[in-house]
Amino acid sequence: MALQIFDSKAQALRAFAPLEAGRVAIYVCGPTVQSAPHVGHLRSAVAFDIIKNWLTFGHSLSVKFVRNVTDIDDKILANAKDQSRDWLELAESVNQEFENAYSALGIATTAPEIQTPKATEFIAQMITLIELLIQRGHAYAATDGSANVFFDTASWPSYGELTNQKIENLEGEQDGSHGRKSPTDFALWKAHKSDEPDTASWQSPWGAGRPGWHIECSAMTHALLGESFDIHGGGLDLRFPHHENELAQSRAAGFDFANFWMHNGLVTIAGQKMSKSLGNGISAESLLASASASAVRYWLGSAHYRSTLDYSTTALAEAESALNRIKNFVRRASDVQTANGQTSGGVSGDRDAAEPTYPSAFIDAMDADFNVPAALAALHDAVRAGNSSLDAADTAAAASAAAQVTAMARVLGFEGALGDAASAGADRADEATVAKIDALVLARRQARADKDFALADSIRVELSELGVVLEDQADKTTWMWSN
RNA sequence: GGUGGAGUGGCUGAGCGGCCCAAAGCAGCAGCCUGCAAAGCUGUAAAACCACGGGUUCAAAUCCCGUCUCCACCUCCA
Repeated sequence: MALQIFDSKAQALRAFAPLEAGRVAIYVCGPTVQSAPHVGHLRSAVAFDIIKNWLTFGHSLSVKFVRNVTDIDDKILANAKDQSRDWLELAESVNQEFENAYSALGIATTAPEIQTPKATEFIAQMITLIELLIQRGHAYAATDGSANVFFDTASWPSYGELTNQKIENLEGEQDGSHGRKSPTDFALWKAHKSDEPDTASWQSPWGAGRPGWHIECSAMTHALLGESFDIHGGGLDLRFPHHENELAQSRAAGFDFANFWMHNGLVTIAGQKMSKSLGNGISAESLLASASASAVRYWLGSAHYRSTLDYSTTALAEAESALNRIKNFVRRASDVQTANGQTSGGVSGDRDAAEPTYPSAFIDAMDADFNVPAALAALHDAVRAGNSSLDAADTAAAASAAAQVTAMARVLGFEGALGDAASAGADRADEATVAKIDALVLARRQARADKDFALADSIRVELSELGVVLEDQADKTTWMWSN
């Protein structure tokens, strides 16, 4: 089955074919680094990370992935002013928080195929693009003599094509014209304001100022991916006006622009969108403090990327339990292999081994517009089958199931958690503690052999207080950390 | 007012004309395992009249019409 992707411009599923055979170029709108990352940012980043993984691993495409960082914007300047900080320093520090959150979740930010350009690095390209738009009759310098430059929506008949809006139904900018000809015209270049720092101002043919929000993406896609590229992604809330305006600008400049548009659904809390005004936002920091990173990743994938995802502590706990089931299987399979004298690396994915095979149900699910919940079902099916194989002492079948599970987990991005599980408890504590635990486990084993169950139970309690959980098996006892 | 999305078991959440008397997970139940637990595993077991009312069809959770409820966007937003 071929890969189908829901193109939100066409509002339909379309068969995906790269513009250039074997390669795929993706541009995703990243954050405006104005304040700390929240769960919504993470959802978007994880969704597109999984998409990237499937194109890479599942379709063997060479992926070029760009996720921009908006580091100059009204909010950044306003927040910096409120906090009496330098805006560049604020942007840099918030960006660092984003990168920390991304790396905690296993979202690559530095891999060779990934680029994370900043808006301020592309001012020159934006100016060139604005000049081109003026030349082509789709943009104009402000009518009030300021350095503002606007996109002329009236000059672009297909304006509104992305979100199916008729221009007469749009309200447009109501807070004064600033030299606009029409309320729906949007800023390409914003004149420098006297109360804004000089460092937030660049010279341009129209006077000192800074870029409007939308132009950066048009300029960066052009500079990094060319006049046309395969997929443009971002959060659903960016469809209008941001993506609509990007599309208008880029097309009006003569570029084909994105072949597919993909929008991820928003995260709600108790059914409501999280927002600063409601004060119900969940920061990345508190999210990652409340559950393991891999559980967060599992949870973020537990609803289809286009569906609304509702946050709750129960949902995270469920994700943790579900993930544990997967981890336990991989660990059991690994234990059996190790016991059989095989290399323990065999189960958890030998990189030199042949390309992993995915169950057909997993492939079908991922090819159906990246249906991760259905893909997780396929993964759990493999876990159940693998467990049955272990119970039946069919180690070959179990190893094969474990390899498949690991391969699927790699696509979904929580493969790391499986490795941890396979290596039991080490590296969470110093060697002395581990040695002590091992000694206690052995002592309890001896006590049980001696039928001194009172002693055995007291040792179990002692270990429990150290945060250690025991698992008695027929011929041995293994231990792991209790969470 | 305009544009789009959603309502599926106790919970999360797929499915979007026949393979659906509806996947998977969580919770629960039963069994296995165990000195007892915990953890783990298994399940020919149990649990959903797929918001409501009509209609189309040989066949509807899935298509059409109407109704109700909820959410998002309409120039700050992932």
